[in-house]
Amino acid sequence: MKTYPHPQLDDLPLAEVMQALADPCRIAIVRTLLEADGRELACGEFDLGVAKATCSHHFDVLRSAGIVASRVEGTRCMTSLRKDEIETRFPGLLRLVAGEAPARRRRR
Amino acid sequence: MKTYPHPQLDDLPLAEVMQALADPCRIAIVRTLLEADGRELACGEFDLGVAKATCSHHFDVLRSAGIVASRVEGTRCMTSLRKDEIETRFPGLLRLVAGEAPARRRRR
DNA sequence: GCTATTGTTCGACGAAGAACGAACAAAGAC
DNA sequence: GTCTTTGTTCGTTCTTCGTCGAACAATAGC
Repeated sequence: MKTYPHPQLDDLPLAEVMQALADPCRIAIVRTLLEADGRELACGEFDLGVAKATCSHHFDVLRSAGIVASRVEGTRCMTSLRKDEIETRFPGLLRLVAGEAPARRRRR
Repeated sequence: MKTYPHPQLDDLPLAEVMQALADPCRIAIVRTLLEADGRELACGEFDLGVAKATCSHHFDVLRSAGIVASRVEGTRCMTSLRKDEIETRFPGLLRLVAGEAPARRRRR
């Protein structure tokens, strides 16, 4: 059965984590996981509006940056937030992601 | 005399700030400014190991992301951290940048 | 066995980004 | 005035990134 690699957070450079969170799609994933409050979610449960392959890519980036953890369960890929580890290595980071001002006019 | 545009932090999307900090060179700039503790620094005072043009580009990115402010003084460009504003809009962000774990301990 | 479901991997594409040298601009120093 | 200093702008090159469709793999259910 397939497993995913998950890096240790200790050696992880800040720049890589920032890079991982520098995309609206991936921020949305982390927010959804924060709202899930510890529960695992399957990839399909995120409503991202992108193709499957793209979705898979974003989860890969988040995993490589140590932000989420995934495991296979049946035909699904259950993903959870590495909340405590992130809080230890990058205190305040998740609050930052959670706490953005509510949706207002967005420009690009 | 030339001036630089500086965005308001209120409307600034988190992704843009993350993107701006997703580069080792720019993280180094912010760290240097944090150590300068409020003092303005000229571009040339940062030792980044890149060409002038590249340096100018990085400052531009940080300005556009609302992280630093610059003004011209004589032939130099004095840059400072928008510390309080950042702390209000993105609480904890600067601590995150400042607080990365020091260079890895060697173990025998 | 066969089919449906769920993700992954591959290859491609265009857009964005980092880097550089060269030319330029503005102010100081002389 | 000329020269120096400091940084910006332009044009180019190369790399990385986000996106997609198509093909594939693994499991579940029949």
